[in-house]
Amino acid sequence: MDSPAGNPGLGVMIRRLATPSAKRELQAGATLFRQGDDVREMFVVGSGKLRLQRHTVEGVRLTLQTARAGDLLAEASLFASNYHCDAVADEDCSVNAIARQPILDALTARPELARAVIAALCGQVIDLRTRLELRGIRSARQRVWQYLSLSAGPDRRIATPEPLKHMAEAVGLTPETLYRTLASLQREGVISRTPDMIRIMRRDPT
Amino acid sequence: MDSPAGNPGLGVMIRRLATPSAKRELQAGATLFRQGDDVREMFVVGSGKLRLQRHTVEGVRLTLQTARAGDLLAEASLFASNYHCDAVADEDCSVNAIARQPILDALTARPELARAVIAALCGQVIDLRTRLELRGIRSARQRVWQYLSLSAGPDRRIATPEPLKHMAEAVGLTPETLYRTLASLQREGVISRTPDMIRIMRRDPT
DNA sequence: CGTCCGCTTGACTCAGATCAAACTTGGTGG
DNA sequence: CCACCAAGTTTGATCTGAGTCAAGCGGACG
Repeated sequence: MDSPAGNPGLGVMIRRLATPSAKRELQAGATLFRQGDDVREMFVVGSGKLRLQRHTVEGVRLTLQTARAGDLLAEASLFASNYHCDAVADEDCSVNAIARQPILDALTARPELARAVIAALCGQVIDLRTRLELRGIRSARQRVWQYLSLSAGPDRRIATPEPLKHMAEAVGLTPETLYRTLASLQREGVISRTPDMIRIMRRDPT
Repeated sequence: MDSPAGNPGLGVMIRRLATPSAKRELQAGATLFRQGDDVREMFVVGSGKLRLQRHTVEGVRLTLQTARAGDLLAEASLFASNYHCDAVADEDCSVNAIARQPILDALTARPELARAVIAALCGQVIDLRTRLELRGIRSARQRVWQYLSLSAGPDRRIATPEPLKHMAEAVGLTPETLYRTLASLQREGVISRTPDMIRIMRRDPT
């Protein structure tokens, strides 16, 4: 539930608009743009992984989107004058920059492209609403449960290649609380865990 | 920060796609569609006010969007097979229903319409991200402060025509906690209040 | 071999939820 | 004009559960 609703062709279609010179390489941890910067272009990820993030007044980091190869980045800022989040490279990566105007032109000239962008944005809206609902759940147990249910595939498994810390951030809990909550769910047989996998055993967290 | 980024012409443009017979009247409290229903159409609000809402597992109500005259409703579900929230009338209202296919056709046929829809969706994404950040703030005091700052106009005032209860829901606090927090901010001269207006007096909640 | 980082668990604290009671306000109807 | 009711607001008392601080474990990596 993290990257724009996948139209695999979208990135490719848009990348064609990029001038070859617009390719940029980023080292892990580098910043592509910052909240408040003027919006001049948007981006298509060529390889690697970037995060759109903000920090709350309290300093808590909030990841708004993760973009991988083929994904669009900053499309929501197309009509804004300033970026409203930071974009930082999670790994070494390369991105193609595309100036705003060529994109706007292409959107009017090529309906199928516009349609793909609309579909991607719709997916994002739905995703964000889901996350908002998640954050509205007060109880850590219920919240974790809901998160797991949403993340699980039809086989009721969730792969956890990343540190649980990151899941804690996504769920909106401190790592300690997440560890405890998972431990408690496991103790009661609601889930089972291996180092890189969580499996939901019962439908109801009780 | 509640209705789709306002392109005033959008609703009008789209309404022209509606067949006259598609007009529906709703009494306050009536439901237009429910989470899980098949998506067959989207809507343009003619008059009155509707809310898109969900309920968390804990029963807390979450308002995802408020749509007023001229606003689009359910546009994020254009490409989905089921609605993902309930739409209920806040007041008596009338809406125009427009079937999905005519809209999709119009989007490809009329670039300026597609562009307006994209702009509206971008606005929603930005708005939702802002709200997500708000919910990420743990301290009630900071959260209320941020909410007020975001809601205030350039004159640093916030009109509060609706019951504070609703603000509590928007901020994600219980009414009691919101009342107390506002009282405390007021006591310390950070804000001042009249029955239907809040004014920010200092920039820093401390 | 040592250090860093993620993980785990324990103990404590405190802010916000919850329950409860009183008081304002507006509207309705007798 | 007033009795009455409903809904919102306010304040108090109490409780609980998530945050915080702290300590120990283990694996990865230089």
